[in-house]
Amino acid sequence: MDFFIGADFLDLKQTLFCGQCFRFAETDDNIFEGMAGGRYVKLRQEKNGITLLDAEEDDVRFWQDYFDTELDYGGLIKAFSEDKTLEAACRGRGIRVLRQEPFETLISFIISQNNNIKRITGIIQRLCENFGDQVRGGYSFPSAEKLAALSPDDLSPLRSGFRAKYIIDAAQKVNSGEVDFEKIALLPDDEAREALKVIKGVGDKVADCVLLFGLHRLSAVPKDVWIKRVISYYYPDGLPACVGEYAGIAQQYLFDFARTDMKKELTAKE
DNA sequence: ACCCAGGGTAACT
DNA sequence: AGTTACCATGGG
Repeated sequence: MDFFIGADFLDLKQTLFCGQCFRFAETDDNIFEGMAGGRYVKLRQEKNGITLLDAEEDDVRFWQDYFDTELDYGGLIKAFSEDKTLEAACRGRGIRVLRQEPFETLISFIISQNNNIKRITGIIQRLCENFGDQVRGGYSFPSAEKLAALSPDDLSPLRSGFRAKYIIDAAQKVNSGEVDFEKIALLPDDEAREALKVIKGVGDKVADCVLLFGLHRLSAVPKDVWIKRVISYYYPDGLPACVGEYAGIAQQYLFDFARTDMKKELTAKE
């Protein structure tokens, strides 16, 4: 069966390929296939939402949640647009901050360090093929328990380089409970960030990615090279007040804006 | 051959 | 507290 999910400001291509998740592919015009939460999905972009193709009834709630359909992005974009730069960044864009699994997000952004989106996607694909479970449509993301039993050498098929030891350390600390996402979710931003940084290879930026993309902490702003460029160029005194509690969402629009529309300007002489 | 990629660590001032 | 070489790998 097909199921329609209504949602404004949801552009699948932008949302799935803007560097917040790494497990989707465009397999035909306006058709996207991918995995999240151990589930395979095939999606079609619609005018005011998306259609789940050949799906089950109980998939609907999962994907509604995944695409954060409860949150009023139109209202947010309207508020952001009080600022001229953000108005330009939001124009024509429909990026939603997905509700991803914390562990998958943690490992994915450990892999992201000093790396590019294309290769990140490949490493994660090999991670799932080698250590995840085969399900309809692909492979699930491996559990912390599964990865915690491995050594960095066991990850050599991934060709993840120096990050292999970080992946294992993260899996072991999550598996042992030393890093507990449910507890971290209750902490204020700075304490939550520090709690994640006990993992080798996790610094401020990766921690903020876990908070924003994995725990839906919309106030978290990962400071990658592009956002640093945007801030120094447009906002030397910080993001404008109109972002409110949603600086993380504004950040995601600015990130895509910087990379796709402002690359020349922002990388000129730095 | 060189530079960069959704950074972090360790070893320096 | 603030800088800097180095970290594996692959693509431009």
